[in-house]
Amino acid sequence: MKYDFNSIEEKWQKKWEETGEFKISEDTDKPKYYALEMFPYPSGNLHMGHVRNYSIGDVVARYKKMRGYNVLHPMGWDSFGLPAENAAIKNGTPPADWTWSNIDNMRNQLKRLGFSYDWDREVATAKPDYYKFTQWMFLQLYKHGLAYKKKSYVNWCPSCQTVLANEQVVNGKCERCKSEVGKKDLEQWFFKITDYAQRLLDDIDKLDGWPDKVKSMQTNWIGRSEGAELNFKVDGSDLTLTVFTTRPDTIYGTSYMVIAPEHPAVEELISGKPQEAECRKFIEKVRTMSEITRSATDTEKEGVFTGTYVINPFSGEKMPLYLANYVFLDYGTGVVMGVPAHDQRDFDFAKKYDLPIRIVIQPKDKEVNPDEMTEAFAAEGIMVNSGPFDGMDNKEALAAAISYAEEKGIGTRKVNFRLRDWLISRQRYWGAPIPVVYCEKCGTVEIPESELPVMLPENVKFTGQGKSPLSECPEFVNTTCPKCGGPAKRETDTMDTFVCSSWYFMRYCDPHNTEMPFSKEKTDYWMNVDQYIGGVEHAILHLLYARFFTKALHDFGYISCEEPFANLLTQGMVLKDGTKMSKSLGNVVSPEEIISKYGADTARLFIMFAAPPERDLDWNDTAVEGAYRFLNRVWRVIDDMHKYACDCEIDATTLTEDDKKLRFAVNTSIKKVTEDCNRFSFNTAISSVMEMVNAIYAYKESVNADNYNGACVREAIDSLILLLFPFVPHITSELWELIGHTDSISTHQWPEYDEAALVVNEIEVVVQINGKIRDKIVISPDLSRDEMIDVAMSNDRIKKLTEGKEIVKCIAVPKKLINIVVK
RNA sequence: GCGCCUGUGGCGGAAUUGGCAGACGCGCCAGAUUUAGGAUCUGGUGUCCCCGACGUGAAGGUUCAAGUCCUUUCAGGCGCACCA
Repeated sequence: MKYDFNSIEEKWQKKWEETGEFKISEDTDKPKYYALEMFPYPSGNLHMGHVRNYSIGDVVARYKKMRGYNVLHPMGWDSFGLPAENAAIKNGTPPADWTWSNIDNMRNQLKRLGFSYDWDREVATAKPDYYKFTQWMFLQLYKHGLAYKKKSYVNWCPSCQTVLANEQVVNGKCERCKSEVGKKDLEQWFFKITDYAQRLLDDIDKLDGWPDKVKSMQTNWIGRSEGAELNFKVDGSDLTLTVFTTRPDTIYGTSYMVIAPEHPAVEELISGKPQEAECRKFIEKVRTMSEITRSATDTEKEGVFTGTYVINPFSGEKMPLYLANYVFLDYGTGVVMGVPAHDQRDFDFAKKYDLPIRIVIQPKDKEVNPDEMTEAFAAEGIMVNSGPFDGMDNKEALAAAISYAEEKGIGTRKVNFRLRDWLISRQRYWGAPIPVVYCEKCGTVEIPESELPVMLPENVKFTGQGKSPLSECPEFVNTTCPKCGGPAKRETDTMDTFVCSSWYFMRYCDPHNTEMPFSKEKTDYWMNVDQYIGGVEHAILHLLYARFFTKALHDFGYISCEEPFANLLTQGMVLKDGTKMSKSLGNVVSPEEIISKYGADTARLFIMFAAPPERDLDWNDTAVEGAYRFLNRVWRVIDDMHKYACDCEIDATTLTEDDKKLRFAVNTSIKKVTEDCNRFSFNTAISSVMEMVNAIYAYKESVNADNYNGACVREAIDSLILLLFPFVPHITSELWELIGHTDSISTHQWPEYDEAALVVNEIEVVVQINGKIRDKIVISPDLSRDEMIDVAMSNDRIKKLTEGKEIVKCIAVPKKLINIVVK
């Protein structure tokens, strides 16, 4: 019989669907395991990256199930987003129709790959029964003061007439139309993620199962820095300017101050000054400078004197205040103290504008002189020219300066974060509407939970011009105030799709709940996610937002866990010829093509075998053939041998050398595959199964069929099928049935290895002289160190090589080697 | 500039705790089978000056022993970045 993957895969996929093989519910008799892969955006077709992501997840889920876990393994659709609207503008297809048909298509493709999802738990973020609760999430955050509206500079694409998320701005240009993105001042909704900055940072330490790379990326993104805010009085004015600095120890080295040109105090500071015209010209210049050029490190530092002086609160000294392009309003306070001697940027600026360079820290081993400096001295040293701090170590002075400032009321200790609040407003149609109205009498009023969802209207037009389709839909906009019943207008912005994806993993626990997003009982059983798998491109945004949501929902009392994902695996990319697969390069390998040529099992096997999951995988057509060849090899050997299998017990006393060899290979593989699956080393797990198959072939080659040990054959072929099942479920299900089993393989127990089969009475160990291999000897594995050395020393070759030399020492490692050190 | 990751045969990769470098697969070579090709099975396959020496990006070091630990350095990738 030939391996006919087409009919086999069709047969089993149908069967799994009919019998509800993957339906799962809470079961307190078993330990739970929540295996989750990042849900896809329904773009229309699966690509190889999806196949890899979901193959890894499916192996994990199926393996854990065989190990006795109650496994939750769901799938869904991150189905709101801009591409659906773009398709509507281009082809006139309503975003909903486009989305649902893409989902149908991709769901079929996933089924064609045989993934073990509980499809009864499928979620789609664009469905009213889901986005109802996305809106509910907004209301909870709003009620707890974590959602607010404020005016803000946002990315604005002038040709698309919409705001863009940061992630939609690629190198300062709109990802869709490639026009330069500007800034616009707009009223926008924000989530106050900054309230959680410290906890999000602290708890990174608890994420033992996360890659260091992702943890360090999140740490950098949150960007905590410790320092102080110091208040500087403006000379001849009531104004006070506050600076944030991480180096209050260098306060006496300050020789000038810089304020961001867009700082609100600038107007008052420059008006009426002789330098006013020059300042205005400079402000205009900075304003028209693109974001990219302005924030580039190599952009030359430029500034202009404001005509104003500020007073150093420590020394009382008067210092000039400059406007400069290297200070930004959105970090710290937008005002910086210039310490040229100890900060490179300030050094460059001071050199250009001929400002004094004053050294206040001297290195311990040499003397620095301001006239000879070619760069700032930013390292540690001893304080000089610093009033009360002279002679202190600068670290000591840093703490002393803060205490001094707090005592005198001229400053405070301050922790600053790089993390900004999360802008969630989008002037787009295909998203979850923000559930608030604006009433003339009551102001901003939230929609009561009982009235959710705020439905997206369907009778809207997509022109790609003008405002968002929602704001041009009067039936949607005009409503009544839930508080006073008077006329009100709906918020026409929708939520960032990252809001939808910040809680979907909780919805899977209780997907049909109509009252609440999920019950505490269900999330208490399933959460947190034991293994999360997805691309590293989500390392910051999605994973940080999901962590924030989990903490907020925990604080509101809706969920018990504080971290959503216990373990995270970031799988590598699928490459072709060393580069990313892309349409423009024409190097895309379509999953459908591979499946129709070799079947889903081959596609899955190749992907799992070709590289470790976290590393990039270079697609190789001939290696895919190799995977296909291997499955055929497995098929043939089982088809040939299963008739010799017998259900009797293995009788250790009657085993031949060949039987023992076979059993050794089989049990070694069981042990190795188990260990490898536990540490997600799937490529080596498969290679171990390959070795096992080679051993079965060797047995077949050297033993006459009449002399096969039926019990050993049974052990070998059963184990082989079971070990391969998580990787290639179709062929193994078919083989399992073919060899006469009637139970379902997917709930069958994972094989256990027999310790007795791994016992050997002879092993080969290496004999080294001065660390170089000189011979190999066969000994009993039980020999002690001394006995091993005795055997080695009596070896002829070793005797000859050590003759006449002084033996310094002998090291023996049981079961491994002997090293004789000679002089 | 700061942080993180990766460098091993012709190729993908293995070596989990410092203990035989190159498992397994691809490719290649040979044999068997076959009219032939394909498929299949078996064997071989790091390099060289081939009974020996060399060999894990490079250079040092620790150790009886280093792909693995330490120091310096080079190359590639990713993230953040005039962050005060």
